[in-house]
Amino acid sequence: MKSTKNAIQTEPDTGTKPPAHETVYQTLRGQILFGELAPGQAVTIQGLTESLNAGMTPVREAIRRLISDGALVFQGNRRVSVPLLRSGDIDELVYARKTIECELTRRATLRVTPAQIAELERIDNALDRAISAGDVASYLAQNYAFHTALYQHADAPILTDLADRLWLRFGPSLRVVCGRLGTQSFPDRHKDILEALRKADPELAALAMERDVAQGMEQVIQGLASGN
Amino acid sequence: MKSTKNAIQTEPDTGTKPPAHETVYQTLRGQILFGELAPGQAVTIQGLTESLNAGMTPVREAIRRLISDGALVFQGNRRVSVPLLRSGDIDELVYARKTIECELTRRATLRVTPAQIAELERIDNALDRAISAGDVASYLAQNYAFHTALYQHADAPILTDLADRLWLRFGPSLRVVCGRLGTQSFPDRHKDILEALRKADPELAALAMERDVAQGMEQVIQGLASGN
DNA sequence: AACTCAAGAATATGATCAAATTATCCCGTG
DNA sequence: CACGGGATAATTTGATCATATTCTTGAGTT
Repeated sequence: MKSTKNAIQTEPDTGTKPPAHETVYQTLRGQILFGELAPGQAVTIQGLTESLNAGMTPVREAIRRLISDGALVFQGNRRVSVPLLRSGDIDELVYARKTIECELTRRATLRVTPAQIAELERIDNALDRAISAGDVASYLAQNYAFHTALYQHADAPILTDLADRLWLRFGPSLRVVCGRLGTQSFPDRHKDILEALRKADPELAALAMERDVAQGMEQVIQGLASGN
Repeated sequence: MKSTKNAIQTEPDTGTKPPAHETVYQTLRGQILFGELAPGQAVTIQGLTESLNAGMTPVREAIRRLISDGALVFQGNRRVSVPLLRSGDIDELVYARKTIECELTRRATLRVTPAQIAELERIDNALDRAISAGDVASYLAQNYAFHTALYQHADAPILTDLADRLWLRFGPSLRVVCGRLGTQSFPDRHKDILEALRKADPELAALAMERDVAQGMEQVIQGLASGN
């Protein structure tokens, strides 16, 4: 099985070393997804070469990919920064997430194995512990891991790629919202998804996913409204 | 170090200066969209530096962006090539195109002005002439121009970005299909879209767009089936 | 058939050039 | 005399190029 784009987390037995620009890309991508880079914050090439101990060319290529992903924006002049969401952007994201991620959920429901469902349950349990502990960073990581793992089973690389793009768009803002509101206001809708997976009911799973997406985006809307 | 006192030359004046990597990106993007680069064809950095008369670094950055766009694929080793579609990919593209582009059509219907509708009619007339003349290159360009111009009026940058990505995926294959089947098998569904725009009926426009998308993708399916 | 070596292409580094933002200073005005 | 605005200089940063290094690949040999 070849990794098409993301996911370098392979076993060290392969012996192949990852290229420098790939590691830089993954590192920056994680920092943006987990909100370590705040929206509106400017990113400089030379600053990244020092903080990541990498050369200039790998950093440049990683930034180009992230701009194409929508995770960074080109500020007219030659400056790049993390974008901040507007209310109109959120409307688009809600529609796109519902259509894309619900379809991924339907497809995954038809293909997922009991062992894979058990793995999803493990991730969801870790997510519950993160919520109870109020660990925002762990909550974001486990929530992303749950959705990503589910979509991997859909066997739909193009739709999965689109979903990854959408997560990169609202990831930084989600981090800001969690920093303001904490994790207690995030009830876990994944239990309904897991139940639908066990029943192998695609439409039920898609409906649960739609509620999960709607709820998550509603949190972002309220958080940004209270922030601005 | 030149110590030129009192030398104020603020008129080197070669006009505006677009960055080289941006120019290379747009050029390559057009070549892929219009099918000048065939699916499966290998793309080398050094070949592009000569054919485009550009440096190595701009070419590298442009290729990174196009890989992130899905317009190019990384062949595992260090080779890059134009991807070829599989039947499973087409299923995903059909779903994504219908949901994304129909929503863009709905939004555009609510915002488009009569002058903009007239511009769309002008593009569609050029498309009709291309079909009558059997001009494949012009047909592809005008068809892309029609959809792009319509989506620009939707005022939805994120959804438009997703749609652009999808077009980059099936653009090369569409060129191959047209080369095999010609343009006579492409009846023009844009007339229904334009009529719905004039009526300012979003659902009617979305329905017409869905038929246009379904018809176009069906052509790709049949063309690829006859080719493989 | 397997191994070795050579050629070519991609990756990565550093240096150099150009542009923009920032800071500073001078001049004008209230 | 103090304050503000505008222009200029300086620093910082991005863009590009030339070059060295590494990896893949293919041919040739044992």
